Amino acid sequence: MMSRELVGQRSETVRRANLSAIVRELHARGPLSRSELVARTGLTRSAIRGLISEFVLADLVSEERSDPAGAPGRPSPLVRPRADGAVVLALEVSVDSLAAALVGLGGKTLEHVRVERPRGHLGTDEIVGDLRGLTDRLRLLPAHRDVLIGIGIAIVGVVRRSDGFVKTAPNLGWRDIPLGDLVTAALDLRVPVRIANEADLGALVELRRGAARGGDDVLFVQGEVGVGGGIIVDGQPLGGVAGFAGEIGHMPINPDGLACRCGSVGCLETETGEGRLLALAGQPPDAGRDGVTRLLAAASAGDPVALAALDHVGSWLGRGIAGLVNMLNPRVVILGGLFSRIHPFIADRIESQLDRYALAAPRELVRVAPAALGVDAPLLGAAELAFEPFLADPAVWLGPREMLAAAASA
Amino acid sequence: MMSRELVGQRSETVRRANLSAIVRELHARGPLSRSELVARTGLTRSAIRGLISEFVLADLVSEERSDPAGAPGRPSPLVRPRADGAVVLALEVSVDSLAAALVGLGGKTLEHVRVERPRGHLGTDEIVGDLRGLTDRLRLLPAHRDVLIGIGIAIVGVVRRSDGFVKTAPNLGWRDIPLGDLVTAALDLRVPVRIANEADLGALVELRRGAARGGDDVLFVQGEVGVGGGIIVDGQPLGGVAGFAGEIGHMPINPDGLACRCGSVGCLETETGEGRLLALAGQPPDAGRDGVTRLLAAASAGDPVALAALDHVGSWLGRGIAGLVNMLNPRVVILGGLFSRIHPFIADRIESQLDRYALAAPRELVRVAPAALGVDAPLLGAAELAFEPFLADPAVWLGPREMLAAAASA
DNA sequence: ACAATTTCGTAAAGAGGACGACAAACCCCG
DNA sequence: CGGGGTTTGTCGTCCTCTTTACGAAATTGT
Repeated sequence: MMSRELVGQRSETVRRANLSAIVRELHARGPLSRSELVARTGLTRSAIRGLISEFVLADLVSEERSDPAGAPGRPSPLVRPRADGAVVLALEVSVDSLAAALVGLGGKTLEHVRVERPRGHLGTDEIVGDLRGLTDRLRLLPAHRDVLIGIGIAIVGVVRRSDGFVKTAPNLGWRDIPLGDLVTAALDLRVPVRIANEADLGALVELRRGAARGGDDVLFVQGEVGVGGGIIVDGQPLGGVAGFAGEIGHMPINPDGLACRCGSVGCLETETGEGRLLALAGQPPDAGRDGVTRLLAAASAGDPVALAALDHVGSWLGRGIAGLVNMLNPRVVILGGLFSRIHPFIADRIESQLDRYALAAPRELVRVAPAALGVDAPLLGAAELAFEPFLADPAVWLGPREMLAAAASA
Repeated sequence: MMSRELVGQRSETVRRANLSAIVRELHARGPLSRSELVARTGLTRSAIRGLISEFVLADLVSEERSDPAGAPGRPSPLVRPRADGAVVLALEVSVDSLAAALVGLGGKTLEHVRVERPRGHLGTDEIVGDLRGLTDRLRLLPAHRDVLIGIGIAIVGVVRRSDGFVKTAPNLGWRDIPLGDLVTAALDLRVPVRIANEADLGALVELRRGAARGGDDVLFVQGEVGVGGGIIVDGQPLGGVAGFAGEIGHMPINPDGLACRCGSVGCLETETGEGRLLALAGQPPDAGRDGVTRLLAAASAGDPVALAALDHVGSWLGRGIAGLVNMLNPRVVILGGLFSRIHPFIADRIESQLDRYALAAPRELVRVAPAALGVDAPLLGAAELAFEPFLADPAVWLGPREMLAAAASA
């Protein structure tokens, strides 16, 4: 708004882009030999050498002799991203739990804590305090503190991407909360904080390290109390004009459906959310995670009521996904959260609904799979989110340390 | 599949990117002074000078003394994209008509022909022959032929983006047609051919030159016999894994709805397509464009049946758009084709449906507007599509002419 | 065990391209 | 008509990758 994006490039831009390409490959794929990096980037050996040596100097990667595994010729040293060379703090505010993790470059989880939390509305002070408590329980060594490059937060709610402003979080009873600022103040860690919706982050990490690995177009459908979605197009998360995109739970799908808490009627969420599933199975809608566990046990035992409830959810979910497949033409649809748990019972139903309601062309190309990273997907996605600025321009972190503070304030 | 994308950059990449940035600005905004280009790109005067002079040498732009209009200081020469320096051939295969145009750099339409065509299924030979006839009717001067850099085609159907393969075109009765190859063979113009869906191209041109100008996130909703959609995210058309994305017409929206020709039930198209509108107004569903004209006349005269029919379409369309707004968080929704014609009668209805069914956060940010470029939007979008490779890497066209042939075959 | 082959790392020279500083050109204003 | 301000043109400098040549380290063959 205030200033048009400057698109001009200079020699330095090239270096930055190449550094970024290298560290992205290492972060995503793990250790690679120098010659593999040459092949992957298309740069020459000389160029790779110079760029790698800069990372080595900054203690971000280490080089070691690779296993001389049968191949002729001089072996290429293995370049390994150092998990203790750059770390991020990942936080998650979910429906049933809070979590924190320390994740190193390359994606290794160094520390991990998750605690249950009671459902229902909680004040921001309380949540932020709990997050601080969780963070304190991580063994945050001074060495880690020195190389902390960012904080990522996954939250059940609608988040403005630019500044981490939480527009609404119905499960928490929040509206218009500047969560980024609150967390920054509470944690006293002078690094950038980035916040996004749980489903968006689930999509991100499933793309990078999970069931959608290697693909570029992913739809992540997260079921909890609500139903959320994360959309990735050409490898980039779809944010929309303010980062609100992905709210597939409130796609109108059944005009004769029930009233939704969003004010609308017959949303996908009212037909497929946890509350509806439990109610159809004859349980109280707020029976929560344990209720679902009981329902799954009943279904496994062949209980017709439970199976019918699952079938209802699978049918409507399949129908909703069919519309999304027509619209977005994804390579893979990933079911997370609740939908991941009930996947064995609804998989066939979803496939048959796709056959029926989706157009042939996109339908042939799409695959439906449960989340590979389970409940931690959003948390790990928050870590990826926090790494993103570093991966996009590692040059900032290679220079003198003062630049980090400058980047934090920007 | 066969080769991983090579991400390494070199000095030459910088030049290419900068040339691209300059020609993009000129194509999108028209003539700009050199100093404006300096401001827009962030490059230095020296760099701009060198890059511009290359374009001048290739006759792609001309420099002229600018009007000394009040500003102090030495006047900056005006850099004008030359409409006769690079041209594209745009073709359109629509429901009711065929069209061809010759469009020059900067977006100026040099030649333009549109002919009605009878609805119904037509063989590919016939359509391709007609396109050739239309092209012949354009005054394609030898000078134009020499600077022709591409052909773009807009078609009512589902198109694989990579190679212009038409998967299905229900209005034409086509399945699996290699239209790109057919047109290349028929026209004997040795330039690349790119093909896309009408709505996608409508979205593209409305973004660049129409009602969505300046925005980055656009949803184009095209109504004809069918209902199509074009989605633009962060300035880039959303294609999905094979370019099939955008088929919003077959989003399931009413489980109690009518059977759709796609095999599904209760698609958005069955509630809002031209056939349904006409049927509700008591006309034969195939009354076509003229039928709509009569309907609009009746509605203007206050005919309650016509108004009710429009209200039905507006209601369902608004409901469908609400879901899309939740999901995509666009800045602007543009109504094209049929929906553009009936916009005055359904605008209020759509707004009220958005208030009711869309989430507050994205709803506040979105604006609904009729297409500014009318029926020619897809045709002009096809021109933009054809320009795209040139805009992305103009360096290819600055070198010796042989490179063009190489690019065509690649 | 030793040479041939293959693959890789290192270093110096070369090339592409933008930046920066200077002087000249040009316009407005008083 | 002259001063101030802005822009252009030119040339030298800097940055970064590529090219080329050579030495090092491993496998294969005899």
